[in-house]
Amino acid sequence: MRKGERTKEFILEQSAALFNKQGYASTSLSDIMAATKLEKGGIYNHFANKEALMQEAFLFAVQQVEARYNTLLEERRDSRSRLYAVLEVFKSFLTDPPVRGGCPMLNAAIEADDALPALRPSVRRALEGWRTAIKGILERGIARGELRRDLDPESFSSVLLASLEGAVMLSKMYRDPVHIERVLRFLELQIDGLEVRPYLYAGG
Amino acid sequence: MRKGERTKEFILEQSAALFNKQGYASTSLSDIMAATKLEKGGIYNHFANKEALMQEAFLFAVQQVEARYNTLLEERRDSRSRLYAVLEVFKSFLTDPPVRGGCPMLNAAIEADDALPALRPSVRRALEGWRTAIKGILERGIARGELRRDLDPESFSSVLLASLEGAVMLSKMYRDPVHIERVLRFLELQIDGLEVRPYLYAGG
DNA sequence: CTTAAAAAAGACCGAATGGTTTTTTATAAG
DNA sequence: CTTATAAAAAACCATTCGGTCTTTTTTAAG
Repeated sequence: MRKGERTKEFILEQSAALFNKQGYASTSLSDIMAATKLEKGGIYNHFANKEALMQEAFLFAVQQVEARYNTLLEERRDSRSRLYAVLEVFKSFLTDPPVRGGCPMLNAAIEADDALPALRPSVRRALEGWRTAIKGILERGIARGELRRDLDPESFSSVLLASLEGAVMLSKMYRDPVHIERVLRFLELQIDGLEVRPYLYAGG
Repeated sequence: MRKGERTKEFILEQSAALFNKQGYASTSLSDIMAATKLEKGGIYNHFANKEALMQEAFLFAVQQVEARYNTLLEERRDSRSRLYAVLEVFKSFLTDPPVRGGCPMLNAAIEADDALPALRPSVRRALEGWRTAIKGILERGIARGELRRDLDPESFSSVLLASLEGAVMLSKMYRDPVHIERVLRFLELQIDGLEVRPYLYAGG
């Protein structure tokens, strides 16, 4: 009984990486068989079908990202350093990804909206979770007097999430971290609230 | 001879929309056959194989987006309204898309980086084209004295492109234009350079 | 109207797909 | 050590995939 649970976890681990790298539709059972070194029977013993495996693998991936975030969040109490933790999570998608293949939510979001409608609710829930978390940091920051009152958490959380996801995409495509670094620097300045002009580089 | 060119264009038109909606790998020849109401022979008469069709369809999609941009650009001479034209193009991916299925570059970028390596160079070229265009607007704006000198075109072009692409993704997933509207409003304020504080809502 | 060439249809192919079922092997409790 | 059960393997299935090739139909020039 225990052996089964271990291999199930292993299958999720391997397939989550494959799905995130190659895409869900493009990843075949043969791919997963090769990665896990299991035969088809060994996989279908734990999952009803490919869709169930996709669902669980996506949730597994999201879980890994959240774990990373929670680790980074430790001992960070003031709003700004908490926001920095969010930035670091997204940067880590390129430098030291919790799951290979970039941001699981971004990847799944692109594929899910038309090709994999079954995955859409999960992806949406995951994205909303992140936005809500960011919004919460902003709200509490305002309540604590750490952040400006004229800041709108609802809007700024959208801006933060959007630019981070977009930056991950750019740096991934260019295979050059400079783009996410630029966006991170920009967002840091925004968060700091030190930089008041539209956009300044090199803290000029 | 002329008939063939027309149907080829028609195939590109239909398949570009399919690829953009469902993804390149997930769109089968049967899908394209159904959409074009052509048999396999009628399609392969114009394209060597599926990969060639994908390549040409992607370029076709990018071309449609650029055409939209050029139309919006007409009679816009000052830097700010030119930047607004860029914003409008990305907003149009949701409201009145040049090609169904969202931003062709974003969609292809996610899929191309691991699953479709053959498409990567084209996607990269298309993205770089947009970033270069934005950078050019910024540089000329500075040269003309319309934009601040302490603005860094290299960085801000990355920021603009990233946040726009991310916003398209968010609004597409949520099926709610509010996210891209928030990002657009934010970017407008950044571009205007009227808003000096980190982030203000409702022009407060 | 004829006819050569272009365009499209349609039959065909091997390989790979997701999925099912049966059989074998490994596990762990008694 | 035995044995019921869980786990994995392996054979099997229908379907779909991209692709090829041959045949038919359409086009447009003479």
